[in-house]
Amino acid sequence: MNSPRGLMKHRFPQASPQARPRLRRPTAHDVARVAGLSQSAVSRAFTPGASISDDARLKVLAAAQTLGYRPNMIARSLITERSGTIGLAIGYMENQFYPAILEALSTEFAAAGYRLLLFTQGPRDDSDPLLDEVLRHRVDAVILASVRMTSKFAEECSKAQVPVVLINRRTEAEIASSVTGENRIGAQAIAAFLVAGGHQRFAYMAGLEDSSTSREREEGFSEGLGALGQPAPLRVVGNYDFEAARAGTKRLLLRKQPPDAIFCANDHMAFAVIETARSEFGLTIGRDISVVGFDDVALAAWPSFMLTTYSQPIQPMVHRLVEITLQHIEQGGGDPIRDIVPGALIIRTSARLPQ
Amino acid sequence: MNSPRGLMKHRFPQASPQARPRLRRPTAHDVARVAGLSQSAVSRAFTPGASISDDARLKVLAAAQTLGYRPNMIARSLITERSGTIGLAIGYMENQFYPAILEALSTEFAAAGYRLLLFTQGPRDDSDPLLDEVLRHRVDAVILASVRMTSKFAEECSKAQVPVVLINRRTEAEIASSVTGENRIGAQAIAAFLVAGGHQRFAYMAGLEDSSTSREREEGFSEGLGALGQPAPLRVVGNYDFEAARAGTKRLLLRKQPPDAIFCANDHMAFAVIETARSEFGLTIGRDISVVGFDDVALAAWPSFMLTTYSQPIQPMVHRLVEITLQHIEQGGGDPIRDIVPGALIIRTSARLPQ
DNA sequence: TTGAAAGCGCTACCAC
DNA sequence: GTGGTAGCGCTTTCAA
Repeated sequence: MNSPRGLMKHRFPQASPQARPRLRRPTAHDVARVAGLSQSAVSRAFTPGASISDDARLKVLAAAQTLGYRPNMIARSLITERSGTIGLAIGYMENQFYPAILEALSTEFAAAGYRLLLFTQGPRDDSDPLLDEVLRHRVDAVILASVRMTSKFAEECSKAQVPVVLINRRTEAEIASSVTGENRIGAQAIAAFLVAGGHQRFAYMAGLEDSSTSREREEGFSEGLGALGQPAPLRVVGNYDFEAARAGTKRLLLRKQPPDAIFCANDHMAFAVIETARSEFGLTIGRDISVVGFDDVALAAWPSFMLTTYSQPIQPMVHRLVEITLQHIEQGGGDPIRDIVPGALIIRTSARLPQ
Repeated sequence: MNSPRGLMKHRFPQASPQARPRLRRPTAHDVARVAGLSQSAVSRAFTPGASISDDARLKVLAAAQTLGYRPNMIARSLITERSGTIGLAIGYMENQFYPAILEALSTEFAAAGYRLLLFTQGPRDDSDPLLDEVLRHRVDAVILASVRMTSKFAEECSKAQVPVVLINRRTEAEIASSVTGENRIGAQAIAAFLVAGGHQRFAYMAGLEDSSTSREREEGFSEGLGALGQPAPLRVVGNYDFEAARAGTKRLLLRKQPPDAIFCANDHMAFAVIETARSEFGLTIGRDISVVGFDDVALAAWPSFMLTTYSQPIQPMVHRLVEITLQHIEQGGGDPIRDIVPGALIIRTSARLPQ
C-alpha cells in the first residue's frame, strides 16, 4: 500500500526547471527593511489590536504597498492555531435550497473573518478521506449542510476536537449542534391545512430514509392527520432526488385510489410531483390534486408552480448557525446546541384552499 | 484608520480561561516517540514518494492511528509554498448553472488533490478586500466563475503571481486564461434556427453590459440574423437577473409590435421570460412566442419549460479548466490559454420549429 | 534507509 | 511603543 489510508494519491508538482523565474514573494522582513523598522513592527501593523504608533503603521503600510506584500496566513495560522477557515460539506446542489445556504454561509462567515473550505461528497460513500483532508487543513470548525453519514462525520470531528454544526439535519444522539427548521410543527400545520381543504386521501413523499429531517416531517404529518381523525398517509420514497420523486409520483397516481393530496419532504421533490402530475397525467395542480412542499425556495414562487409550502428562512437559520459556530470556536467546544428556527406556512395555489 | 485597507475587521478570539482543557493535538514528534523512530520518519511515512521502509511506515501509521495524528497541512504548506487550495469566486447562485459548476469544480479539484476556498461577492463592489483575503491564504490558483470586475481581479492575481482562470467569461485583453462555451457560434445557430422557424421580429435579452459572454452572444445573434437578411434584433437588458428579466419582458411585450422570438443571454433569464409571457400575457410558449436560452441547465428540460437552448456542457468545461489550472500551477505561470468548449443546439418546444 | 539540524514566515513574549 | 528572540509543525538538506 503506497498510499496510507488512501489519502495521499496526489503529489504536488515540482516547479519545472524552465519555469518562469518567479520572484520570491515579499516577507515581513522585506517590508521591515524598506520601512526602516523591525519585522515585529510589520507584524503589529497588520494586527488590529496591536500597540503601534500611527507613524510606524503608516510607514509599514506604505512599504507593504510598494512591495506588494501580503501577510502570509499560513505562517500566522501555524502559530495562532487558527486557520480562519471553516470546512463546509455540502451536496444536492440541484436543490435550490443548498446553493442559497452556501451563499448565505459564505457571506456571514466572511463578515466574521472566516472563509469556507469546501468539500462535496462524491457518489461513493467514502466519507473518510474527504473529511480527513479537510481536518488536515486545520479548519476551525466544520459545517455539515447535506451529506450522507452525518453522524459518522460528526463523530470524527469531535474526536478531532473540531466543532461541528449541522444545518437542516441533526444527529440521533445529542452529540452535535444543529440548526433546523420547524419540521414537526410545519408538517402538522400542513396536515391541518390539507384536512381543512377537504382532502380525503393523503400521501407523504419521504426524502432519504436515514434523514432526521424527513423522519420528523413524516411524524409531524402523521400526527397532524391522526389528531384530526385521518388515517396514516400513503407513503413513497423520493430520496430527495428529482427522478426518484418522479417515479414515486407515478406509482402514487397509478393506484386505483390515487391520493388527492401529496406532501413532499422538500420543495425539490414537490416540483417533480407537479411536473409529473401535470405532464404525464394531465392533472391541474391545486384542483385535481394538491401538492405541498417544504423549504420555500425561490422556484416555489414562480407562476408555473405557486407551491404551497412551509418556509425555512435561510437568513435567520444561517445567522444562528454562524453564532453557534463562533461560540463553539471561542469556547473550544462546549455543549451541543440544537436550535429550531421558526418558519411559516406559505399558502399559494398548488393545494386546494379550505372552504 | 485602525484597520489598514479595511481588511482587519476581525480579531480571532482568545480561548477563554474557563474553556474546556483542550488537549494539545498530537504532532509528528509525538508519533515519532510512540513509534520509536525519528520525526523525519513520520514525515516520510506521510509523503508518497519518500524513501522509507515498509516496516517503518507501518510503525508510524500505527502510532498515528492510536494517537489520532493528522499531518498539519498548515505547517507543510509553510515550507512547500503550496497550500493545496484553490480560491473560487462565485456568485449568482440562483442561476442553476453556477451551483452545477461549483459541484463539478469541487469534485474535479478534489481528485487532483486540491480543495476550494470559497469567496462570494457581496452586493457591494468592494472586490479588493475579498480577493486580498483569499490571496493571503496563499491559494495556489484562483478561479473566477462569476464576478463583477473580472479584469480587475485577474490583474490583481497576476500581480500577486497567482494563476487565474476564468470560466464562462473572459477578459478583454488576453491577460488571463479562460474556458468558455461557443458563444458566437451558438448564438448564430440560434439565429438561423429562429429564422428557419419563420419568425419575423427578433429580440435579444442581454445579461450584464460588461459581460464578455453576453456581448459575444449578442454579436453572434446579430451576425446570424444579418447574414440571413434580417434586421438587428430589439434589445433589452436583463442583467442576468430574474426580476430584471421579468421587467424587460414586459417592456418587450407591451410594444405595439412585440417580438415573436426572444433570445436570452442565458437560461435563467429565459425562464423569467417564459413565466412572464405565460402568466401575465396569457401567451403559449412555442406558439404565440418563441423563447430561447443559453446553458442548458437542468431546469430547461422540465416539462413546464422545455426550453430550446444552446448547451454549455459542464463536465467538459470544468475538466478543461482544471487541466489548464494545474498546468499553470506546475509551470508557475505561462501564457494565457483561452479555450472554447463545444456545445450544441438543444431543440425543445419553447421555440417554434422550422416548417 | 535513517536521524539531526536548519529553516519556512509569522506571532508572542520579553526586555528596553 | 519598540526590537530581539524563541518557537509553531512540518519538509528538506546532509551525514551517517
